[in-house]
Amino acid sequence: MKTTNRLSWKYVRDEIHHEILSGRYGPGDRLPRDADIANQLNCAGSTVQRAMQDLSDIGLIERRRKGGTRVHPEPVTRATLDIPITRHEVEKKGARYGYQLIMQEEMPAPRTVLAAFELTSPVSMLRIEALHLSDNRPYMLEDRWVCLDTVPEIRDVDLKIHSANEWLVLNRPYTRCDLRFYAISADQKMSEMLGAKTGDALLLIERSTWIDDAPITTVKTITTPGYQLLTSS
Amino acid sequence: MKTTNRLSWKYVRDEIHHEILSGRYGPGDRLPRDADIANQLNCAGSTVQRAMQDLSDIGLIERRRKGGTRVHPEPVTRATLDIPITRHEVEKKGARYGYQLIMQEEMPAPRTVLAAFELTSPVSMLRIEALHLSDNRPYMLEDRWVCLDTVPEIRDVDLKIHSANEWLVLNRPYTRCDLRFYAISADQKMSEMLGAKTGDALLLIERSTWIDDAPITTVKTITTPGYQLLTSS
DNA sequence: AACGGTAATATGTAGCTACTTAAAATGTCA
DNA sequence: TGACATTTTAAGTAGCTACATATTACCGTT
Repeated sequence: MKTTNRLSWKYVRDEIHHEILSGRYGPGDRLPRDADIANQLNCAGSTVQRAMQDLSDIGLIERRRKGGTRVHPEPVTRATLDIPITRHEVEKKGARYGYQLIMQEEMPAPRTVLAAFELTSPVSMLRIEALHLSDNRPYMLEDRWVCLDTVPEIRDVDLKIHSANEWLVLNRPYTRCDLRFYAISADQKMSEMLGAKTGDALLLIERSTWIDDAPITTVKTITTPGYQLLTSS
Repeated sequence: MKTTNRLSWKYVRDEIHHEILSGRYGPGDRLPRDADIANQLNCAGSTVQRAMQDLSDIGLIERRRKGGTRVHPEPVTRATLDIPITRHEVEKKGARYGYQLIMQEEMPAPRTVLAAFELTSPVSMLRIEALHLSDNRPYMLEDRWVCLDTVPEIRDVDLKIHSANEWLVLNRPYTRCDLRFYAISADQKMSEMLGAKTGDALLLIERSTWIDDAPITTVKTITTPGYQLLTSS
């Protein structure tokens, strides 16, 4: 009387993963065909397929039609980052969220902004500066450009009340998002705004979003000293 | 005479994605059951399942048994980062990679390191400082601790020749990896090593890896001024 | 109204088949 | 030998069925 002998694809995945961990297969080595593994583990080919897909997503293996499956020759550390809406981030820490619009002005986009969007011809954009607060203390400084061709409705939003960050994420889902992270020294204006000292090292998150090739917005998020970005889970 | 009328799961995924993009379903809204969508689009339920799974992985929707599918109420920007082996990173830029061991010493792990591994009892670790070079110029400073209980073989590796970064990634696959990113101001020692000015803002990448709850290594990667970390594709 | 057990239900998983597609291997001809 | 067409192969996709599992919803009892 056999109980469920079915193997979950996660089990199969971990089995193969362990084979790689154990050194049985090293970087660049070719793994057996799906069918053979299925046979050996006595499970369906589709189960192996699912397991392999997952390992491939993680970046551990490479799969090519006809070429078979092999351990990734140049292992990478692949991580997933979740960047929430700033208000949610603050509230999750149990603090009270606050928001201040600093300035808002319609003007032609400077070259650096056009470059971020891979554009060549000049376009008119809405420039927004705003400060996010946590328990009345500065938390993040936001330096944003919104493409008015793509998002003309932003003109009708009262940005003194609604943060552009939140309005855009809720109302303008994107199909492409580029992120970059780097460090800068706080200049005098930043340090005043953020309550930091001039020269403090700040983590900066730059994010540009598109919807089907049409630029939506690009933001420089300037964090307060000591801010850390963590991988999810 | 109909050609292939089969819908790919990616098509179905994009179809649903567009429904959300269009505002037809907003954050928190419930989507129709898989079966209904399958019916409406005239495809198999398994195709819808695959499409939905993908949207769920992206973080766009939430799925619960019996509860159904709904648009994620707190949208997040989910991004994937690939952190390659430093040598590969340098060589991909067309530069010549170099490596210098600065120091290597066996010693009890300090409290900060134990904390990174969520350990309480003291353990002996190998501390390594090394410099990665790109075309003979400093590229990254590496400050690493390796758990000798988990990886005793590291004692037999000649770290003057082989970078611990590369040896570990190739020989010690991990099952868990925590990352954190933040900015620091270069102190005098760092700036000397990296050829930077004291006080320069530097991006720091901290990475800790485990294999099945056993700590492997934790490393602080201190980058040179201007270094940027980008999302993959 | 509160509690607890049961039924209903939507998603999740495994297995099978048939077919498609990309790419490697092989063969053919100049 | 090299260029090009053909075959072969291994992964990828779509569809189906059957069943598992997690929750919600419902109903009856106290």
